Amino acid sequence: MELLTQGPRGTKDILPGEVDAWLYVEKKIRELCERFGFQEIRTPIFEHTELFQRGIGDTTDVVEKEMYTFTDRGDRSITLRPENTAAAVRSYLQNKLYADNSLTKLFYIGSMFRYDRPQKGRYREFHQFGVEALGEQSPAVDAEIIILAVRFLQSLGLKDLELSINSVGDPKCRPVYREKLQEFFKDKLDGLCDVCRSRYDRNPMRILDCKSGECQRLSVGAPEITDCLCDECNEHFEKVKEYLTAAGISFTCDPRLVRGLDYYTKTAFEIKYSPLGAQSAVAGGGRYDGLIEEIGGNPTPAVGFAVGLERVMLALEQQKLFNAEPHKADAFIVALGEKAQSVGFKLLVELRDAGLKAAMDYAGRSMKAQMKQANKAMAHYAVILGDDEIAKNVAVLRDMESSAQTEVPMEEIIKKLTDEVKG
RNA sequence: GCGGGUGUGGUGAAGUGGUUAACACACUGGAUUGUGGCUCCAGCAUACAUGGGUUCGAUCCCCAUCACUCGCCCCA
Repeated sequence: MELLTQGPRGTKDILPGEVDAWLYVEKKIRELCERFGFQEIRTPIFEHTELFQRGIGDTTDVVEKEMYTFTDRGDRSITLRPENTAAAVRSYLQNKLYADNSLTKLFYIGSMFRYDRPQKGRYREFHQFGVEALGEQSPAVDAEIIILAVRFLQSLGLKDLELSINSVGDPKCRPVYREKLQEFFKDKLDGLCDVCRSRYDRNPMRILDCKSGECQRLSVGAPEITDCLCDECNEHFEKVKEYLTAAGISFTCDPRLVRGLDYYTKTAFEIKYSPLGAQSAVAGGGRYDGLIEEIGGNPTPAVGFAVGLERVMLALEQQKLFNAEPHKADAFIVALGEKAQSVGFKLLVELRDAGLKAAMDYAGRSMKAQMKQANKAMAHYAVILGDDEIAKNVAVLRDMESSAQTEVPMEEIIKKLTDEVKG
């Protein structure tokens, strides 16, 4: 394959036939977010590398091996955003958005970049829709955004979604749990798979959702985070569940649900659509009360989530939930001969100025060929211009559906078509 | 980063160690000289991912590269 005619690995063009579906989804997002009181924010595609190192965590996979980082001409280290939370928080602090309200509710839609191995539902440039609610510690906000995520997916008609929630504790109780877990696995280390042995130090909580049968057997009876939560976290988690239940949202508690980014505290949740295969997590998020302070702001509680839009599109496609309306033309101008071409072109512009969807063929082809074009464009009317018509200063208006045609004086065409189409 | 699969014209898809590499769709033109959607006919001239190798000879065999794809890791 030619370098020049092949896009970079892991990128994907969204082609004209696909854009309609994206616009549809984006429209749903904006409508829903407005209803929930979230305002759109657009942050830069790139940020200082340090922001992500600090915000996401130095030891996470995303920061360790998936970032698109480069040095710019001013010798600064720049990174293409791998997610939008850190950037949204940066903007929140930089622009002092906290000054306007005690609770700031933001949403975004945009490209994110991660240097991963591409596969179904995973690209190096991908799109996320996400929300961030900054400044409030109430579990009601956790519930609010979870409900927003669920409603969004439901509004698209998606079925078979599974919502899992968990609490991952906070800096007070999580280290305690971590130690308990390491204690539990200490003498079972030899039986674990290679991957899990490396997880033991890095992220022992990950051992719990290993797919290896042996690891699963060994992890039976392991302490669960929800049994180790401090009072504050426990109460918070209970409240979130109460709110969700009250709202009629069904969910399952998954004590093994862990989020990969360092900044999460307390609530963690994930929405899965299993038919997607390996990349079935459609949405994920949670609370990150420590992040804003980490980045240099005053301690501020916050919650958010992100939805992978490519995965949503895949699900939409699988469930056949989006059917693009064909683009129909109101009028197709069929011009025969040079004179008719220029008269037709003038008419084309005038029709468009009058607000009609008008098209014509410029190749000077046969009438038959132009009629075929008109048909393909699904034109409501064909406006036929030949030497005879030019001479008489008229055009033939043909209804492509009924095949009825009439001769109309040139000066009446625009009005006539406008009336027919709009009326 | 690791492992498996695949790569034929615009698209889908047959096929073979050696003559003109099927077919379908799409596209273009035509079927009494200015009329579409159905049908019929014709055309699409340098299509076998790229680079090596084995062989008298490879699109079919081997290796590498690239791309796509599935899974692992991780994540949306």
